Amino acid sequence: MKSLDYEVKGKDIVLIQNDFDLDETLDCGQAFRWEKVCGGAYKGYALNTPLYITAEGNEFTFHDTDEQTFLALWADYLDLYTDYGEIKRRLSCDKTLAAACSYAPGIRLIKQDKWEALCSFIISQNNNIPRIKGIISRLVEHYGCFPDFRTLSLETAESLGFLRAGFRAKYIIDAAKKLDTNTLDLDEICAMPIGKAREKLMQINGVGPKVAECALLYGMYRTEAFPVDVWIKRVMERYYPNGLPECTKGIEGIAQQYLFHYIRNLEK
DNA sequence: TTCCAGGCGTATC
DNA sequence: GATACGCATGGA
Repeated sequence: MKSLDYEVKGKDIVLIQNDFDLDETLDCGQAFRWEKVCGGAYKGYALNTPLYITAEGNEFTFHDTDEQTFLALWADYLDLYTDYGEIKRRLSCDKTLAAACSYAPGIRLIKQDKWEALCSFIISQNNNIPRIKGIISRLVEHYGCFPDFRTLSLETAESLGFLRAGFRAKYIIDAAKKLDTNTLDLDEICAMPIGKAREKLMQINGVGPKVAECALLYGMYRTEAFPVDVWIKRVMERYYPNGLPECTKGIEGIAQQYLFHYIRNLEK
């Protein structure tokens, strides 16, 4: 576990941090509630806690927060206690991954709230990133916060019409209901062996292998989870027809982050 | 206009 | 178990 190099400056926290880039981490399709504002800064939320963050080189300012919130919430959310330099050195044994890591060396895995991640990736299916962001922004605007599953379990596909989420609305409701009735429990799923956890998540209507994998990786920090979407499918066909290299073992999900960003921008 | 997007459920074989 | 198709919506 890495110690952090930071200091409190009035109402701000100033952090010196390597292997971290705001665009690469907050705008790479893993979290959908961060908005780029002027000067390369970002505004966003971890569940219902807001943050305004600015950067100059490797110096990051967490505005208008306190040390307790920074250490307990933001440092964990941005996975700052993990050494991504070490992770990149390990992944760089493989040629393609070495290229992907140096293409976007400031990617970090965001450790999101379990429910927020599950809900977000249900919405993500057969959808594009700008539109996913739009649906989630209408969701939080409507409720004034990210609604908990109890709140959404009281809705219907029709009453969620304002989301314009299409066929996904009924899936959100099924997830909310299964959690609200305690048919499923995300804390329990989080503690399960990954096979069992996948199986449980896929009991939700609208949650298949890809969404389950995303819920595990982004919401439960299961770094061995490996979501395969259309982009990663292309990566696998082109570079890894015989499967992932050995150096990814246990951190397949983090490798996937670098590869996803790499292939998407390569083809633009 | 048509195609596609961080897929999944269902029908059919 | 594999494969084909429909699904809501909106940007390119």
